[in-house]
Amino acid sequence: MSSETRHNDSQVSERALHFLKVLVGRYIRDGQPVGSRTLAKDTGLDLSPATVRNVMADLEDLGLVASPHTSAGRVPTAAGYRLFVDSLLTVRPPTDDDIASLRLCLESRSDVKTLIETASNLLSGITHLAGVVMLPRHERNVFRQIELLPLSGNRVLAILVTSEGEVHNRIIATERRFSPAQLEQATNALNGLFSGQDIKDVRKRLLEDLKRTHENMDQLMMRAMLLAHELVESAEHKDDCYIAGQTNLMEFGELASMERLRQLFDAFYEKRGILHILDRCIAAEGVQIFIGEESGYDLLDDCSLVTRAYRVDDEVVGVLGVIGPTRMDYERVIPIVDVTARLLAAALRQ
Amino acid sequence: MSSETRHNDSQVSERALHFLKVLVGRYIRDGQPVGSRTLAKDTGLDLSPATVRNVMADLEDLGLVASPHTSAGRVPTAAGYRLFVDSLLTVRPPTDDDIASLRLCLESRSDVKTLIETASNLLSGITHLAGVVMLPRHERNVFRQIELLPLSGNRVLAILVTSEGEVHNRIIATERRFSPAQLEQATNALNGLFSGQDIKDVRKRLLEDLKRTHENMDQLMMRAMLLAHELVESAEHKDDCYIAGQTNLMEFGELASMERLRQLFDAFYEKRGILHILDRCIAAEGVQIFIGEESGYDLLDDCSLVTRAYRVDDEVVGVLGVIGPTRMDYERVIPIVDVTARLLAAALRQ
DNA sequence: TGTTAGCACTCTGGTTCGGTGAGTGCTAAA
DNA sequence: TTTAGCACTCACCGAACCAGAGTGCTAACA
Repeated sequence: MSSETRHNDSQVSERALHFLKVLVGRYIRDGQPVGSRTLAKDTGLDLSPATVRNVMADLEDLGLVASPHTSAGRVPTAAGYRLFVDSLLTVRPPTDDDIASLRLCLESRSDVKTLIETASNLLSGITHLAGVVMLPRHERNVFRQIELLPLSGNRVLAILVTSEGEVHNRIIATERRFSPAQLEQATNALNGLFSGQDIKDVRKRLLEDLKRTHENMDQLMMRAMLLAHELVESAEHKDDCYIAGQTNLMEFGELASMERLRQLFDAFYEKRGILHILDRCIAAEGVQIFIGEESGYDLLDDCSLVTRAYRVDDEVVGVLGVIGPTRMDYERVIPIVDVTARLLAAALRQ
Repeated sequence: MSSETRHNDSQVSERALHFLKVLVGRYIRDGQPVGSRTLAKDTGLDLSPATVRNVMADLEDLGLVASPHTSAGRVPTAAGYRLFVDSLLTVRPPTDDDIASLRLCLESRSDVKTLIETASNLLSGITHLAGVVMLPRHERNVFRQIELLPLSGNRVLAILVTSEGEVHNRIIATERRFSPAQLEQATNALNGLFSGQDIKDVRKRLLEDLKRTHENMDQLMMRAMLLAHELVESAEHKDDCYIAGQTNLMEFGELASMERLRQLFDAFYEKRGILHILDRCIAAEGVQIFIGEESGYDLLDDCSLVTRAYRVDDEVVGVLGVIGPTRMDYERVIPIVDVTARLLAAALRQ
């Protein structure tokens, strides 16, 4: 890594890096290509525009900046942002107001769903970007109790409660009708067998049992186990996330074409692609940043993601973050995502 | 009402009405003001543009059409659409394909939530507008069983199951810790008291009991009843709806300004306003149409709603429909909304 | 050798201008 | 009552144009 830095140093002078930093900051601020004159003023060093132009030419050769057309200023490229984010930026801690509202909204002991929604709304509200929070996923999730209740028709309502107080339920149509007594019997059997065990193990055992004792099990028990299996599956990968403030992205000129917005909103609606990216962050420590195409999701090509995993006692994990244009205020957004993740984790912990 | 019709007849000639119908149809088709020449051709009657112009002047005086500027054609006003919808349109039944996909997707016996989502997606997919489905609301909703489970900390998980197989659950922090045995006792007591009763009655009785026997009830029972009350409340007004295909509205030129879209999408996000409109349709028979400002919701001023209540055995009711620009293809959309409501009801009934 | 001034050049964005086409209202004739 | 004719009005389009911002290059300078 130090060789990497040296490599950079040899290619890009200290001064050029400083220019890049100022340029990125400026471009993030007002969204327009930055010309040599403006930059010359902004750097603080007393240099002429011509000198700046020379430096810019170098940076352009390195692929760190580009100009939209001949006589516009320069804008950072994805690589430029990357360098900026990796080694140039000086984060700006959230204002007291921001911290205060985060604390206030996330302190109260609400249920998980509300907390998730609040966090997402806070993220989008404070950053003026789109906020996204993935539902917490239990690493160790314990089967607590199952309940099978008869409904009208040949339908059965199955309810599964895990140790963390999550409730999963599903209605399933069975081939034949079971009496309440039969269902109660099955319920008791299942609870006796699995209560207190890890969900993953339960699933495994259910599958094995189903295969092995295929014939010599009475039909009810068989059916009940299938039911249980379905439920346990749904409890395991509860793939969902909550996105807020999509419309904030309409403010940004670079995304403001109808087609582009449509793609973007469709991506938000069909959350899978985004979930997939978030999934990759779940194991990472600290704030993760995907700039432009780095996310690997073409619909987010001119967007950046700033994410952070949150963890509760190493048992529950999730990811949250924001989505915005590549031109986002990283120095401000990063610490906000960071602290939101911490506070959400704390709120979930209690 | 017949006087209303006569009134109309006396003011607007049969021919003028026909012109209006053709004009509306044409404008709906390609979204541009219709001129006298085009209209003259389209009506079928062999008339000159000049004649048409005279008629249009009459229609304009009546406030049924307007021209965006001096030398554009005419477009229907809200009143024009209203007249069209009330007495001019000839509905076009859905294509076999549409019916087929509706049948296919709504036939399968899935759970309620999936059905709702499917219906909404179908509506938006087929009409190319935004689809909206309100969650079914049980008119008669019977308390079936409640379950109170201890969690870590002083928290209790309360689960309420209604006769229809709906599961409501909530985690509540209590002041002091209750043992599993205590909770089980409370559970049994509550179930004994309320099982099989209508939710509304349960709520009433809970409130009364809480007030009356305020002192001489042990703290646990008191707390449990409060819990139950909260749950029952949430079971009662489960105000939510599912909206799909918002982005379809971006295709329509008349809504395609950034501000306008932003308002619209924010309205979709913050569903309350829309729910409020849907609520008003819940008692109505058949398809209901709100044109432009008729909805009373300013954010939907240049939009129309086509809705229809669906009913299951007079016990469950909900509303579904589509939202689109006032310039929507009513003749096609109305029967689609109609049949979707019927099919959804049928799917929920089983 | 790095920096600067000067200059020619390029490209965008806004403005102006005239022409065209679609459409209107009005009047007078059929 | 309908129609033809006519003058008029706009929106839209493309051309021309200018101003402004910014560049690259070259040559001079410290």
